[in-house]
Amino acid sequence: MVKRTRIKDLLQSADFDKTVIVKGWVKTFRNNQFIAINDGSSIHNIQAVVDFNATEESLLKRVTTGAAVAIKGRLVESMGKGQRVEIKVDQLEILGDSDAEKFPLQPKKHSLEFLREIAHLRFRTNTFNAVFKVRHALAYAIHQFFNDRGFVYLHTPIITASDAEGAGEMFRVSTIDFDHIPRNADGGVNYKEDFFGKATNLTVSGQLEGELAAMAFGDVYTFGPTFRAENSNTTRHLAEFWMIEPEMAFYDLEDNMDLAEELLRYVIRYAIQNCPDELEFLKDRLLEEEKQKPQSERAELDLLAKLNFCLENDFERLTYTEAISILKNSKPNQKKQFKYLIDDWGADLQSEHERYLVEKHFKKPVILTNYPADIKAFYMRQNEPDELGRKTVRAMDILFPGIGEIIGGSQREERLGLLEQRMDDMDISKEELSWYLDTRRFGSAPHAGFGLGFERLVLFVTGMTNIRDVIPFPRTPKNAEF
RNA sequence: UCCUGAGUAGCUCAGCCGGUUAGAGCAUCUGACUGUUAAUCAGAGGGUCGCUGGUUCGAGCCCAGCCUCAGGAGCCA
Repeated sequence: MVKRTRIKDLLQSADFDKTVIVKGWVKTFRNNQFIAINDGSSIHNIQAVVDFNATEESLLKRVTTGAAVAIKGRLVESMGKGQRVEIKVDQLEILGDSDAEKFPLQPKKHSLEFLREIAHLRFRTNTFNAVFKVRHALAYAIHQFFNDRGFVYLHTPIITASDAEGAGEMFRVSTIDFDHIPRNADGGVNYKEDFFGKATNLTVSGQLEGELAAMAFGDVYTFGPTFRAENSNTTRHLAEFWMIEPEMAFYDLEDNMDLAEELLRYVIRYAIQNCPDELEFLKDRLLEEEKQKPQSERAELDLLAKLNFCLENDFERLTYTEAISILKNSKPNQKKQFKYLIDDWGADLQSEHERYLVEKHFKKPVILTNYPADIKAFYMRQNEPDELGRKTVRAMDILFPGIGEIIGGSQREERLGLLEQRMDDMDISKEELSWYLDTRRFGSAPHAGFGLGFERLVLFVTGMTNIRDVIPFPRTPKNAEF
């Protein structure tokens, strides 16, 4: 009895004249005799050669793009030029027909926009085969990285009652019947009637829970879905995305940056080593795409060169204050080419400024630290005011070319009094976050952590340009198909 | 949410100054060929021009509103 062999293994095999079985989907059927078959194990197809004189014509007619087939035959050296091995077909079976007039994927180029509309079928294209293989490799590498370093993988809740995280608009979770909303005496919604007896939402971050666990395990990380109900329509935002959030006791900001940089290098290296065919394909795809653009807008490095560059060069670390001074003296600022001109310390950096620093000035990933306290979250550790009395916090953002912010993190404020003061200033309820403050009440310790946007990482490594193309089923405003 | 652009055949697009029966390439189908590599050659079928309303003798084209998509901005990861 012959068992099915994966195409990936057959393509490397030299077991000529051996009888094999392949099962997969037809990519093209050329010349009435050459079937290109893909089974997902490799980005490459295997060619099966049919003797059309000895095969029922009605059967050959069913060999259409997208059809699932099972083929039994002999592995032989190919007589043609395009491939090393191929299969001489002895038996051809159609497992599942695919009406060529209706199947949307044709043996031709499709736009990414069109493929997004048929996300249930786009897995079958080379591009998405490669993208989601790389996505898998990156996810695996992340777990391996943390596991090797003794981190505990922590599952933080997806449904949360706290809305004080301040990370963005939240999706409400409720079983209330919208046609019969229970009301309070004052006319508001009576959430006591709701499933959890209080208002609940989908999480925007597992960080606060992560901190609780870090105060026991030392080093933990989360890796799960996160939800933001922002009406963001960009190539970098999703309403549902995956985030990695490590949290480490006894780490300061330097340790935090070191870990983040090490993590990024580790997973990029893992992808290069484990997805060579996929990255090669994606590199070529990107070169092809960039041909549409004027020379001046094309990337200086191809995809693989860019990834290797990240492995070989330290990220540029500088403070917000230093960044402001670079930007202030930059050409686009002096020539008033920025939409938002830099004149004073304290303003948040716009994406045009971040892009200038990363893509024009340093030409490498940049870590910005010590942002003004006013523009950052309440839990970030406060620095001593500088000589000018300016208040900063120990925040760090890692900025990548083409992506912008890929990581945001900080050393956390472990001093109870200062933390409470800041919550009061920012009007954040201490009662609601009393459980969080307990970490500072009982054995508080310096600690730090960061959040890595998984899809942004996949964007960077695959060279794709729209975040909707690196998650299988993107959720964005006005779109929750499939 | 704001700014800009787009929506015409299954896909990618063209369609002149508003004028008769709406075009191409690819895909599909039919036939030919048979060691092809997005095969090739010949032929055929395929359209609610995003939706609604308006202007006009006449609208794919002009105007208004809406919907959707894309790029950029904001927000962020």
